[in-house]
Amino acid sequence: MLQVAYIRENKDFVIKALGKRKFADAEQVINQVLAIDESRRSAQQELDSLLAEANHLSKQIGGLMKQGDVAAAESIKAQTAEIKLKSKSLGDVQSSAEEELKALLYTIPNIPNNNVPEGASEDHNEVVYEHGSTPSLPSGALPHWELIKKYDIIDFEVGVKITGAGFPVYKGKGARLQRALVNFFLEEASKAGYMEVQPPIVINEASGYGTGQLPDKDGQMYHISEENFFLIPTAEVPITNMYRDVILKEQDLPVKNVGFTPCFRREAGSWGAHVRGLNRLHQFDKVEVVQIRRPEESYQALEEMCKYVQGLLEKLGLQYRVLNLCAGDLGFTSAQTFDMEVFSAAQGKWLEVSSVSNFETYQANRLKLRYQAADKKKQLLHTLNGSALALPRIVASLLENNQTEDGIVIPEILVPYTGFDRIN
RNA sequence: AGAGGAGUGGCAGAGUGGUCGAAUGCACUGGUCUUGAAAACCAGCGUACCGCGAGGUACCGGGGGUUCGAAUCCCUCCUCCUCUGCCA
Repeated sequence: MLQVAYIRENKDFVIKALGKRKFADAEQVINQVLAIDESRRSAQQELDSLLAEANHLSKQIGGLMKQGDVAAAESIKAQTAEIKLKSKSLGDVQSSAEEELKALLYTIPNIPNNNVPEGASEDHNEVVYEHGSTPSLPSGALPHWELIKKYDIIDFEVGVKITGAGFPVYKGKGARLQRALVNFFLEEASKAGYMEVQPPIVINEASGYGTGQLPDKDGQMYHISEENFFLIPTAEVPITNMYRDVILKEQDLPVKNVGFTPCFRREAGSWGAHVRGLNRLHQFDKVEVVQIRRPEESYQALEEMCKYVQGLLEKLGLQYRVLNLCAGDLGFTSAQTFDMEVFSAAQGKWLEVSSVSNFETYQANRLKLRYQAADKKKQLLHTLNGSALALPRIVASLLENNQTEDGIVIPEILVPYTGFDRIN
């Protein structure tokens, strides 16, 4: 979340920046934040001096008791009653103001970076790079949801039986292709200097707040009510939360982690006629890269991560484009995001396969993730992450783009991982 | 899951109601000494909030309570250790 001190000092800028991302009532909310902050601070000042007085009197009582002057001690004790009463109610005022402030700050999204294009919706995202050309498909080319039936490699119906819609079963070469891709992505990430981690895929509430899924996306995560746990929507959550309440040392930086996890999303309300096959699932696999950087180098890291993801797509021989998301389409916690979209030839549409974001200090502030600079000052770090990559849509586009009359050709780079070069 | 024990600063570890934000040791930082290093010695060394500042407040696993006053007493939750049970 945004820092109150920052809002206080840059009020007009913050309002303008939130307006850019079409955050409703930015001015009113910010004014409310500042008003609550003001009352919180004055309550604290009053409370602090009251407590100082009470502490002082208590020490006097202690001294008198030691000397055995009970009468004098009792008379001072009488004075403390009123102070106690006052400080109790003032403490309530202060802590409720603090809670109110926090609750309000939780509803305010991050400020978009300067280079984020204006725009209200995904229609205004800027295509900043395109690579590759559309493959020429054989006549009678099929979309992936037909191909998976034809080759019997992914079964949606049996998934429906086991769980419900959006939980497919990968079978035979379908399962092996997926595993191969995961291994390929993890190997590549290791080579690029990311340390592999295997985090829990179930998280507690504090972790949900730490990276900003809560309270913003409450209804989007599967909830385990018994324990008040959530299934992760992305490995970003457990991996980034490893660094909650951590003060890193200069030599620990930069942090570069990679993790493979299944991801779970309820996708409440986002199902439509255009969503078919692997395009949108409740459970899918994803390899995620996370970086923690010094503020001054985070945008360089963002670029590096984008290049890394692009490299993966190129190695797989996929046609893709890079979008600089406009302010209105930016995720709640992000300061800037680049989406990578792969062209799915048989569907004739672009599929988002990666989203690479810089959260600046937005998550770090919630996480209390800081580092100690050379000058001894503690400073919030910048967190970044990106999909590298999300599996189902990669599978979908590989199936569609590489279909031939003799089956689906596996990209050469994957063959050592799959152990076969064709699905037929 | 049941029984017992324990959670204190980067680490180790003292502290069971009063000047304790917390002894001591190690680690770390600066200095003296030294050709240099080590050793020794001296000094410093938690976090957050409020305040222009002086300074104040809070924090001894989390939350709540008793008390004029809580690291210390009570309740509750969490975590770890030991034993028993169960289980991939």
